[in-house]
Amino acid sequence: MVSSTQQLSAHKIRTTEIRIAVLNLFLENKQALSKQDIEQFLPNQDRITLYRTLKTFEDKGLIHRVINSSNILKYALCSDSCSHDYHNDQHIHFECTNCRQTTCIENVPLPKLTLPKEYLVQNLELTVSGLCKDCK
Amino acid sequence: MVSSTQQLSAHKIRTTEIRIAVLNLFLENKQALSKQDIEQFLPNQDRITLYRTLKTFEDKGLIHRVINSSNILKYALCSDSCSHDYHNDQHIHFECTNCRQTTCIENVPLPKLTLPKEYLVQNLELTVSGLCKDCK
DNA sequence: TTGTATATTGCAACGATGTTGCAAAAACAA
DNA sequence: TTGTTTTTGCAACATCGTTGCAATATACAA
Repeated sequence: MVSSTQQLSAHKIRTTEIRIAVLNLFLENKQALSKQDIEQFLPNQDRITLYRTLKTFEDKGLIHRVINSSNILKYALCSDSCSHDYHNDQHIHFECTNCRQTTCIENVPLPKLTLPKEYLVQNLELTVSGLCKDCK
Repeated sequence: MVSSTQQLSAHKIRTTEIRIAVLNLFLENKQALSKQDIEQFLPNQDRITLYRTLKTFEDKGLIHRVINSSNILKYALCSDSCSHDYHNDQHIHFECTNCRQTTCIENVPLPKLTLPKEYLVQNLELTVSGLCKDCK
């Protein structure tokens, strides 16, 4: 079990109060979190500091963006293999249309795709929506 | 060939100047367009009216959202089968990481996916990024 | 432990954007 | 053409992304 402090150090991020708190939120929730979600969990935090915290985490390969059709930006923890110079988040995201909870699905491989020759494929972003276990 | 005026009527949208202009933009470009893109093509248009135009088009099944990881909301023309009560935009989106142009790929079927039983899949959103013909 | 170099925070400030209300103008149907 | 309904353009407000800057906190070497 790696502590949030150790995880920050491993990504060369200075440990500060808010960074530990935000990282712990991600570790505890295992869900993609929007800025609003985080603000609810951590009231009285400066919104600009939170903005910069998430930006730092993203730059350093600690979290990645999760996009959805409602255009609310969420973030989720990266796999351990991500770093500041390489993101490696090849997995499906699932968003429940009812409760809006969004999770990373790690154990289903991304499908192989063959596009017409004129396209050079570099990355796939696959978001599946539907009902989660609790809402079905 | 269906005119933009006819297309608006078919979706029960009143034909006004800005609506015809915006719809023509989509018909001519065959690209997904952001609000900023449209404002460049149509300067001196009231931004609120444009906002409501896009909202109306989306509600009535004329355009659909195209999401990408940079979190810039774009819209693209729907297939003819979309209407105000049913969107049917099952296709891949391709975004060029260089020129940022985003297109709908109509002739490649969406892959079949099998998720763990606890998920009820309703919709797939697949965005492929890479290099387009011109940027390769 | 203490001092210092470096990074982070919190605040002000600004622009961009989403959204609603409302009166004037435009589109539609008879 | 006339009356009804919708749309537009503007004001207004909230929210959010972003940057600069001074005060504060962290990391590390001595």
